[in-house]
Amino acid sequence: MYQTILKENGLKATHQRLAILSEIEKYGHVQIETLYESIHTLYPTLALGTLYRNINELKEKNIIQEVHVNNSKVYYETIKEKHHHFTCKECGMIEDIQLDAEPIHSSVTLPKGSSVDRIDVMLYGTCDKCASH
Amino acid sequence: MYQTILKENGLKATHQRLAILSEIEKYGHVQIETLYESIHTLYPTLALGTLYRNINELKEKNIIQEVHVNNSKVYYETIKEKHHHFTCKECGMIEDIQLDAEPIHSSVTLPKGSSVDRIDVMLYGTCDKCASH
DNA sequence: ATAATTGCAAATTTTTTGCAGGTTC
DNA sequence: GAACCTGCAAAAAATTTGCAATTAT
Repeated sequence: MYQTILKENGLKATHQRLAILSEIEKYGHVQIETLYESIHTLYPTLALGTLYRNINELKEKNIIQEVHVNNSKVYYETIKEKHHHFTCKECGMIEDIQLDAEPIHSSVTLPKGSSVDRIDVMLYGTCDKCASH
Repeated sequence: MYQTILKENGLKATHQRLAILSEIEKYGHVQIETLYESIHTLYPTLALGTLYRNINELKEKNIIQEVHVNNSKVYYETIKEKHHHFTCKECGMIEDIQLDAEPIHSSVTLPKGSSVDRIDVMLYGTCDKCASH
């Protein structure tokens, strides 16, 4: 329930914020432009400035996060259970992937003294649809 | 030799391009602003527009690539042997890491019909210096 | 010689900000 | 009612573009 999450983070549960979060959720992974167009249909008065301000706040509070694919495209997703990503080089589709990164954690050699507490894996390839085009 | 790499990709080996590449190489991972300031000292006439145009061309030709860390910072690096990255959450330092992603490749379950041909791993943690601050 | 590239300036796009009025708790 | 948020408009920052002059091959 986003209402709760927002309050827990000291943010007021405004219509705009709830709309932003539920749209991001709906898309799964979405770029800011698409997000703006989409929310604008629901809330024609939503200002782009408000969207940017909220995206930044929600990032700071770790309610959403960025996903970067392929040299420069930035998507947003809500933060949920830990997962990784698969993206199709043809169509750009992004999908959440469940995988165990522990083998990497335990086998990697780091500079002495450093420690790792999070691993993000990005898989690039071709999706079903594009493979069979 | 960048002279050769550029020509192989149908690009002329201008002073500007060679300077851009050797500066990126020097830094390892660098943001466009730092890169501009740094090259500008060597070539005071280098136009920012030229830098952007070249960054884009070099990306298209796969001579350089972007590295994204921590919600929104973009760095550039030259493309060399396959590697992964470690970044320190405290100081933002980025380091190339050698690791074997094959265990992931062979254990991950993808949607039927999709295939993976590249895996990028990003490790987040704390570096030596910051750990012992 | 010629085709590509640069610098410069202007245009465009993206993101941030100030503030008065409105909303949430 | 107080603190927080929003919309709007303006400002700032980042990126792209057109073109005449220059440079690489």
